[in-house]
This record gives sequence, C-alpha cells and structure tokens, in this order.
Amino acid sequence: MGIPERKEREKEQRREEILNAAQKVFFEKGLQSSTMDEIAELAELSKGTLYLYYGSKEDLYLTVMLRGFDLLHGMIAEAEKETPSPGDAMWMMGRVYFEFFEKHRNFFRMFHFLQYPGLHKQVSPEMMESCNGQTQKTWKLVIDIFTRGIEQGVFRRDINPVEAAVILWSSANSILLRIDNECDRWKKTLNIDLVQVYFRSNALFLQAVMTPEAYARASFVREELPASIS
Amino acid sequence: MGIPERKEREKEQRREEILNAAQKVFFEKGLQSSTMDEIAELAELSKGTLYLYYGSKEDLYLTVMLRGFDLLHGMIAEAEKETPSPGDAMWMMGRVYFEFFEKHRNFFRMFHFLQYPGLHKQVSPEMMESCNGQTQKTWKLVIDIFTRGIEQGVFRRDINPVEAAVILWSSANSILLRIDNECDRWKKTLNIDLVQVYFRSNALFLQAVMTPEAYARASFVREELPASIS
DNA sequence: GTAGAAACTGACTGTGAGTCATCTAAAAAA
DNA sequence: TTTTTTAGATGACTCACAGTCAGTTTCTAC
Repeated sequence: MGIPERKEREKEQRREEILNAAQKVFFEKGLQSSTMDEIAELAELSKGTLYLYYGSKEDLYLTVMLRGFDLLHGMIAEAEKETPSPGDAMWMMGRVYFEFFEKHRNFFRMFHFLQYPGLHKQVSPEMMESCNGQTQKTWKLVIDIFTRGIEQGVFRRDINPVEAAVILWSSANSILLRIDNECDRWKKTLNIDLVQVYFRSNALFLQAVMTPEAYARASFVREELPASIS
Repeated sequence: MGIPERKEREKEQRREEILNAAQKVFFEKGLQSSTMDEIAELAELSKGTLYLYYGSKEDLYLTVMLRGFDLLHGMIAEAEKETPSPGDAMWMMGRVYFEFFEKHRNFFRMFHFLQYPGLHKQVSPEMMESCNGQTQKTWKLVIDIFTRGIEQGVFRRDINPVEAAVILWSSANSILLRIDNECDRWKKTLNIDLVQVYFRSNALFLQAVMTPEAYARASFVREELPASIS
C-alpha cells in the first residue's frame, strides 16, 4: 500500500463525501433552491473545494442522479432474472418502476432534469455521455425482454421490440410523473385514482402487444393491484 | 368613450406589448437564459414597469404559455367539430397534437414547465389556477369524445373515459417530448424513427380500447403516416 | 529541515431577479 | 390658465448565488 494509492483512495472518498452532502441537500430542496454554499457547509468543506471535484452544480446534480439510475437498473435487472416468462417480466417492469417511484421518489424526480430542455447549459459533455450510457444500459434490458418474448411467441411478431420499449416506458413515466404532481387533483375533481390508471395502462398495452394465447396464460392478468397511494 | 375606458384599454395594450416582447425572448432563449432586462429592453420599457404588470418572471412565462394552451385548445376543438365519428376523432387528437408540436414547438416546450417540479416557487396561486382551468377545458374535450364513443359502442364499455384520456394524452406527450430531445439519437443508435413510434403508439392504444367492429370500420387504420421529421 | 507539490480556502466578481424612492405627465380641481 | 393630485414609469440599488483564483496550509520527498 503505497502513498499514491492511499491518496487516490482519499480523493475518491472526498468525492463521495461531497456527493453524500449534495444528495441530502438536493433531496430536501431540489436543484433550484439548493446552494453550493449549503452543500459545502454540510460537507465541511469550502465552496472552492467542491469545484475541484465537480465541474458545476449541474454536474454534481447529475452525479447524484446516476446513483438513482444505478439503483433502478439493479432493481430491474433482478426482477428480470427472477421472472422467466417475458410476458410476466414485462408486467414486472411496470411494478418495479412503480416500486422505485414509491421508495425513491427523490431520485425519480431527479430523472426529469434530463428531459427538461434548456437546463443543460452547465453540464459537461462527459457527464451527458455518462447519463446516456446508463440509460442505454437499462433500455437494453427492457428491449431484450421484448426480443426474447417475440422469439418465444409471447409478443406479436409484427411489433418492434425497441418501439414497444419506448411506448411502454414513455407512458409509464408520464403517468407516474402525473401521479407525483397531480394525484390529489384528479382524485378530487374527477374521482380518478391515477395509480389504478398506471397499472391499467400497462395492462392495456401488454394485452395489445401479446399474442392472445400468451395473454390468456399470463399470470399477472388477475393479479391484485396496489392500492392508491393518495 | 370616457377617459377611464381609454386608460383601461391602454393598460391592456401595454400588457400585451410586454407579453409580445417576453414571448419573443422566451422563444429564443428559454426560461433560464432569458432576462427581465432583455425583455424590458425589447418592450422599450424599464424593468420596474414589467413588475407593475406581472408578478414575476415565471408569471410572465406562464402567461405566454397560456397563449399556447389557447392555440392548442382551438385546434383540438376545431378538429373535434369536423370529425363526427368518435373513433376517428380520437385518432385526430393524436394528429392534431403532432401538428401543434411541429408548428408551435416553442409553445410545446413551454408546456413542460408545469410538469417540472420545484420550478413553481415564484408562480402566483392565481396564475396556477388559470393554468389548471385552461388544461381542464382541453381535457374535457377529449374526455367527452371518449364518453360519446362509449355510448355509441365505438369504445369498449369497460373503459373509463377519463382514464383513457389520461393514458392517451400522457403517452402522446411523453413520446413527443422524446422526439424533441432524442430523435436523432434513437435514429442513429437503434435505427428507430420516433415519429413512427408516436403514431403506432396511438394506433395500438385505439385498437385496444375500440370495439373490434368499430375498429374494423375506422377510416384511420390504413391512413398514411407523416414522414419522419428528423 | 526544507523545497516543492497537492489540496484547500474564502474573499471576490459577475449576473440577474426583484424593489423602491423619485420623477413625469396627464387629469382634475381651482 | 394655474395649481394640485394621482397613476404610471423609471433605473439605481439590494440581495442571492454560481463560479474563480490568488494566497495559504498540509503533506511528501529528499
């Protein structure tokens, strides 16, 4: 254990410490209302030091977000491993994403930073690349399930696995976002439980892309849905 | 025409002038990069004056956005009026939103301000109310088509019109957002045309919620899709 | 012990949202 | 016509905060 190695370790540790402080502050206040001074104070470092480790506030934010991506990827990978039938696995994707949404709401909210246009000014290209790589990895998992399902005759042969993944993921994401923002409003004004809508939407989609035989056999069809979280 | 009336008119006109300047600047630079000073200069007024007419930068932004909502509402209302069959009308909703997306991309992008959490700090409650009212109005149009379609046996009786509207709108919105941000990436890395995905997603959804007989009769099924915009 | 490198600091700069004491010109009153 | 009142407009100012950098401290090597 030479000195350079120890220093390298210490540097990495400092990076982590900063990231932990940032995560705490970002979770509490969101990107806009968090300040670098506050993060620095929590990390017991000066503001200048933060910039030795991270290029900008946004870079720091995205690095925290990547932890969320990792977490979600892990959850999805595990669910996929434990669900051999592609039809059921696809249904599990929806359930797992919902579970992630409930347990790690702060990370879920961070994800939408990427989608919000015009907020990327300060993000370094390398950071952008990291994020794209991470998302690609997770997309690949979902697309592969579709590909496998088509080969096994579970999904219709005329659907494109990538297209199906985009459709399922986009609508799931969009409805969860609505649950996060507007759940109470929909409940009050139109008596709609958006959580139910989320699962019905996924079910409707699967019914549309699965072959009738596979759908009839699928075990999720009569599964009990989670209760509303409102 | 008394003096108070004239003054009132002039005040309203000034409000509009400010709004026009703001729209131009926001369209060019987005919310973050636009400054009140720049808007003031373009409107040939001092910054202080802007705050006599609008409570905050965000209020001003949302007021511009409301113009976009109006525009979209008008387009949807007209399409609905000219399409008697609820099945075709639902398909038209997707086409009209796409047309809006293409022609008024700047407004489309503004819409997502509402969804982005934590950006609403500076928005006045009245402004929020206005936005909710506007969106409700447009939701109602879509929901009514579903309700009518169910009564006429075009849509399955076991679907809830509000739920169907949420699902269709959310997924459409989400895919358009992806087209806006990531169209080229998907084309390059996976050779996927997201515009096609958008229309296929809508078609898949309609197939799932329409009765088989109505679907067989629907005129949109074999319609030619718009070419990619990439 | 000392030279030099690496890590850290915090006062400083620049920017931009929002404020407010002051000014101006039009309307009302005299 | 002159004076008073008032609504509307102004822009210099404050305050907050991201990002910088000249200077300081701490650690390593010799």
